Amino acid sequence: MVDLFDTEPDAPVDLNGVTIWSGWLDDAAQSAMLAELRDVARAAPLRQYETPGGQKMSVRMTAAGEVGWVTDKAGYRYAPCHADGGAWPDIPASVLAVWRAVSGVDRDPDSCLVNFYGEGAKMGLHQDKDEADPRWPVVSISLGDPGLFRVGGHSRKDPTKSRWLNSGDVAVLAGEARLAFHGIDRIKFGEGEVLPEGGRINVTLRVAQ
DNA sequence: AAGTACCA
DNA sequence: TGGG
Repeated sequence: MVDLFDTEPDAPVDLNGVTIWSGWLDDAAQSAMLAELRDVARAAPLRQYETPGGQKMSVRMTAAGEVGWVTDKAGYRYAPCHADGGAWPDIPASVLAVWRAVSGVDRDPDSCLVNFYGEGAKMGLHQDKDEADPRWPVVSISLGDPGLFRVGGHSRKDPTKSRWLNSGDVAVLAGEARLAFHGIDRIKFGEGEVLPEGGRINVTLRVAQ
């Protein structure tokens, strides 16, 4: 019999091989994570990077862990220090806990990217392929306003599928989908309830080195 | 090269 | 709004 008041987590959804857990984090877990992410941004301020082609990205980024992803005219890379010259802060415990629960591997990540999407921010279709060994999964956590996530295949021209990611959702890029092209087409600025000022935060965990 | 645009 |  179906229990309409069942409180079990939702079953995961598959989007072109990416596993999406809707509502993985409850309100309390999201608040606790946000508090830790604010500390990360205090230690390593959010900044807008430039693509190798010289165009400014709309998303503001920072990172935690041994290395953080950066880009400028010299290219995409993982760097051991942030723009102010200091080491990146530690990966927050609440974020590590999500990795341990969903990654399916017994090695911890060495990099945690924190991306902030303000009004109008988006991220074009791309592959995460700057890591030394792409066989390790990537785990993505969404907080704040909804974001329209699009996933394709290994070629930029492969067909894509889209789905709205909401605050508390967790996505895992593993196996065949680890190198899938993906991006965020738009956000619903101000629609979320977790960030009072509006905007979307995406946290991604990787084994980069 | 993680950019912008546009279409129905 | 959803798509590509």
